[in-house]
Amino acid sequence: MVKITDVARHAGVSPSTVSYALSGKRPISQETRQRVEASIRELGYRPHAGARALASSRSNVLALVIPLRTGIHVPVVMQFAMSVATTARRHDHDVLLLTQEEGEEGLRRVVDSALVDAMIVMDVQLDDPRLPLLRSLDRPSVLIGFPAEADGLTCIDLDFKAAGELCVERLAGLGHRVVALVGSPPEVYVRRTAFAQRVVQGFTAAAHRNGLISCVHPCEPAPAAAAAVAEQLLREQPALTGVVVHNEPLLEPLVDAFEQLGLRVPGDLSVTAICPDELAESVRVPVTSVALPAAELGSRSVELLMKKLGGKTVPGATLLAPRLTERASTAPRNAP
Amino acid sequence: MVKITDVARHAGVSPSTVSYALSGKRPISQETRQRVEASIRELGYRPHAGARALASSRSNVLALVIPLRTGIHVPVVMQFAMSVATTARRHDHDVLLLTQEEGEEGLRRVVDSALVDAMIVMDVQLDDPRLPLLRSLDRPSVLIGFPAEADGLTCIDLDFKAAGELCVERLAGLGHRVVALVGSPPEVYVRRTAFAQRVVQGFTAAAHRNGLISCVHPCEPAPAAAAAVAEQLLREQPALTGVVVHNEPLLEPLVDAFEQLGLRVPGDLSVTAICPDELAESVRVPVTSVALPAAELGSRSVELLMKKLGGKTVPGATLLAPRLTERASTAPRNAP
DNA sequence: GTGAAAGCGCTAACAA
DNA sequence: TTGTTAGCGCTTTCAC
Repeated sequence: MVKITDVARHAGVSPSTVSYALSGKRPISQETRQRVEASIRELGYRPHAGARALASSRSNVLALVIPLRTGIHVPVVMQFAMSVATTARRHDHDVLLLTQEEGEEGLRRVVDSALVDAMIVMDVQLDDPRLPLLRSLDRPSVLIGFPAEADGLTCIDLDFKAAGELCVERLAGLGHRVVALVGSPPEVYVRRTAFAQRVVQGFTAAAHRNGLISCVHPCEPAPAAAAAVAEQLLREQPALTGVVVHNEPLLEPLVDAFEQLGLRVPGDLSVTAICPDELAESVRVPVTSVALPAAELGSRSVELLMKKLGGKTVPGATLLAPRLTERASTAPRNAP
Repeated sequence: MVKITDVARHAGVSPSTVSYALSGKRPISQETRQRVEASIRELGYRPHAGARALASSRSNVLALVIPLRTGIHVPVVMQFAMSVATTARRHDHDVLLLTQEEGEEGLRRVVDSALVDAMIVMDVQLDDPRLPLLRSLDRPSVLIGFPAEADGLTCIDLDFKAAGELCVERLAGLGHRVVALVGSPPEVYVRRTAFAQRVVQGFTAAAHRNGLISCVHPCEPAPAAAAAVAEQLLREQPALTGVVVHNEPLLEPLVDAFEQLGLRVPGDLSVTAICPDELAESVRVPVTSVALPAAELGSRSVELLMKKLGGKTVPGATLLAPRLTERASTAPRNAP
């Protein structure tokens, strides 16, 4: 194994100079730096991660806590993880995979053993049991999602309120006057996460602002429920021409259900959704949607963490602006 | 931070005794061990990972190289990764996430810097560029999939040949006499991975053994191709009553296509597939299938790696026996 | 701008 | 069965 003393000898400098040349923590003359760099390359030197961590109390590793719960859209998690890994590498860090299952104990373990410098926690719940721990730990963390009480924490997520608004604005802009939100399952609104309520707020506010008639239907995520919801919606609001879907498993069956009730999408009914792009694209009638920006969430999380590790302060809350992609499921309202 | 000397003082023993009590690498008297354990608990001691790695040249971290390529079924990768992480923890190891993108350089980096002790490489190609490196590295690795030349490597995968056979045996057992394999896209057979060919071998051998009439159709993965294939199959083999599908994106559209050609599944046509269970279950007519045992592959990989790290020798090739799950898409052949 | 040297916290000889 | 101690390879004061 090549070590720093080997490089130092080869370059005719002291080990500390090699170290400083690598870290840039003190000025090195142009000439010395080049000799050192040449020696490093020539000898194929790679600093020993453990030794470095021991001496510097920095491991250059981030923990990423990944959810296992059902109801999570797997490709989104994957995309997020990949983005975190890629971005971390750009900042000279690696990523340690932690399962949700390991819980608070797992977080404490990797922090106390100095395995990681910081952590990213996905799938944060309203009353997440890990919150007190994360607050008390002396290592920085970033949460994906917003708990009920976010004081002293750094959180990031899609701006779901703005996403709900954006969907409605788009429908209103196309001339639709009666719109409905098919939302997440009822239990989501009660416990767990806040994003579902935020969508409702945005949807309702924007409908109001635009003078639309609107209604909200929380809905079980079972595809079987789709036909019932579609039928109920049309019964209650025969003039309905715009629908916002915030319920992944329901999207495809719902579009089918409307068509089977004799409504063309987008001819008679325009549909927008808040869901992963790939889902929106995979429906038979590709759906105009606000994307869940998994990759951006990933890279932004890492960047927040890097700032915190660098001693900078960062905003406690970061909301990503929604981005709507036009697809085949929306059209101007038919002339009456 | 609590360190080993703190624990030693508190327990009235030497640091080495604490270390040995933790590692079990030399006998400790019952009484001493209990005092040490009590002190550890009381002080909340956690060994410093870096210090440990430095002194023992073992990081207790495994690298997991995850593919990014399209055409990979994401939930399977995720399931595999989770299984690796969970199993690794049972062996007191952690998992470092590496993207395919990092390539050989990434593998070399984490090994040379002693960040990881061993690695698991997913999505291995027939002529994978990483093979020479993996062979030359002095750290053990396990590959998921079989390259063309596996000498000196440890590989594990589903036994795709047996999977092909199993599907045919099942159809034959139900009385079907004319069967077809709808396989992976042509290019898969040419380059990349070996599993597609293995399925064909198993399929053909079993058909032969059972005296069945059989044919093989490699097929583009585009759903649009489904109708064409279905139509062609029925034209060439009007007596066809059994189909094996080894092509994830085609499964659902193919079943649809057959039904639109007037064939009931399983009334007129029995369908089996080799694909992730969740895909098989999600089709309108749930499909009898041989599962891709992602979780088992994950845990078995880790166990192989642990054996290798322990100095034991392991088989170069491990083939997991296929497991067929009966679902709604298969039935006895209609009386003629 | 550079060097010398004292640790970082742990493991594993070696010694008893 | 237990203790003493010399490193593991690096970073970072302190000194020049």
